[in-house]
Amino acid sequence: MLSQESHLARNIDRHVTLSGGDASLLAELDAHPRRVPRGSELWQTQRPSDHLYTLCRGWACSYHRSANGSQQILDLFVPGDIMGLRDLTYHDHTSTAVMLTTGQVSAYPVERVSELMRCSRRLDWALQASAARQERLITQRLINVLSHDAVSRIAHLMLEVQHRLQRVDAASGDQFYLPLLQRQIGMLLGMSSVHVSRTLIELSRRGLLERSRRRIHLLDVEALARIADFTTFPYEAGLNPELLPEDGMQR
Amino acid sequence: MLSQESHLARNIDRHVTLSGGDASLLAELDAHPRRVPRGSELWQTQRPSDHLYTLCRGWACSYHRSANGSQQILDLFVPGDIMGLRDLTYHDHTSTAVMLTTGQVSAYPVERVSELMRCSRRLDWALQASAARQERLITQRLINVLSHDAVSRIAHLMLEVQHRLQRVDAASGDQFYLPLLQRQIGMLLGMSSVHVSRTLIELSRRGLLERSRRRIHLLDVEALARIADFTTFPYEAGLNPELLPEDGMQR
DNA sequence: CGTAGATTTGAAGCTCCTCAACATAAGTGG
DNA sequence: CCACTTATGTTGAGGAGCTTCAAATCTACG
Repeated sequence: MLSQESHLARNIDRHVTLSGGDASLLAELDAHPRRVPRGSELWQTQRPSDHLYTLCRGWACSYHRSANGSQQILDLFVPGDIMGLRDLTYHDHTSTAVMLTTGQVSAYPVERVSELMRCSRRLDWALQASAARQERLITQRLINVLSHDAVSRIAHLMLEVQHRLQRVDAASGDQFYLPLLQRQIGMLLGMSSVHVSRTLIELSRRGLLERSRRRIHLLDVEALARIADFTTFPYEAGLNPELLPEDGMQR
Repeated sequence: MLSQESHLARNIDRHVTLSGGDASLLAELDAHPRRVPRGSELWQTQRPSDHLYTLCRGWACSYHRSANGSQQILDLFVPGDIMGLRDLTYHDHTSTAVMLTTGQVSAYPVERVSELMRCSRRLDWALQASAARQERLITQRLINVLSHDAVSRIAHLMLEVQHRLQRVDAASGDQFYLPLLQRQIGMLLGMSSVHVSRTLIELSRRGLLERSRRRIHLLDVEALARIADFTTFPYEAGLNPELLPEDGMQR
């Protein structure tokens, strides 16, 4: 497990240093991934949230469907992400999750999550930290949507994605694969797919990014960061040492 | 403490039934509130998040300041709310919090919060539930902002506020006091204060709400809920029984 | 009572949306 | 492998919604 480190482990590692025992408990979480095809749903609104998922390969997202039929994407999941944390605290899901590409997912029943958290305080803490990080992502997107126009919103999204992919070594420098349709980018940022298209072209025209097929190449990260006000990376920040359980302490 | 129940206790009660011991531990959290004038800051960006706060009286909010000087309000706090939970997981704050009215706040050092959580699993759980509820609020606002126009956004905000105030018995029916300036409503919903003004007038014209001074009177909650797609109240939903610690269990 | 702050109103302009047609890419079965 | 089909992206035109600026009220408060 240490030799061939999973994306999940690499993700958690950024938050909390785990003991060997914790690491092997954690390894359980994505020990038995199964292949899930593009478009298949991981969970659905109003169904009980009885599993925690880890995404080993591929992309997924969670979304909300309004009464009028419009949809808004809430979370974007990349390899190494834990999925379903937001809803786990509650009895029912309030979102639906779907695979954006074919990928590998492992599902973990909530009872065993509960057990896991009882066994290891540090692992409990790691899950909380992961949840907190996802909340910061959402908060950042709210800030982005509240304050920026179309060009800045898209610039911000691209930088966020690059940053998250680099974290699990899934982006090669300034280039990465982005399986999102323009309609889906619109659902993330609250704009029409037509305007997403125009804005992407505008960004190309300005020499800020290039795209061929689904590959994105950020040509001028500096300028993009300026436009998008992407100076801080709050979800990468240090955890509160006061709340961190001592090393090796078990419940 | 049981006879004269605090707003905080009433808030937590909705999530978790606490034992007598837990309740008195909880009572500590807002035992010694101090008076804080309107406009005073509770915490600031990039400062260590070393306290948890409870709002006993008055209104507050947290906001983000962009590089270009624009501001976005992230959380709106009403009496009974716990403040600073979002940032507590991390070492530093990423938002600034300020009193919207003069009020009463009690601050609780993070070391003692940590102690509290170690002492009582149910209280730990209650705090997590409270954090999860605040995350759902933010997520709902993101959905609101992503999908709705000005009229719906404001309708949604009014319903959210009414709902949260009713929860702590601070709203009398369809009427409540709303200390937000129109500029601040704009900062919450991503619109200019001029347009907030026009939209509020439009809502009055349609007979959906009335306002005199800072008092809001919702005239047609049904219609507002339809406009705002405010059918579900996800932050009021039931907690996951699988994760709920058994009664009386201590660490 | 006067002043600073908040709200309202008007006008002009810009961003973004909608609708629709077209172009290109991706997927499918012969 | 190609024609067919379907999905996705691009382009244009017109219009709705919102912003900005500025001036005119209104309100709060020392």
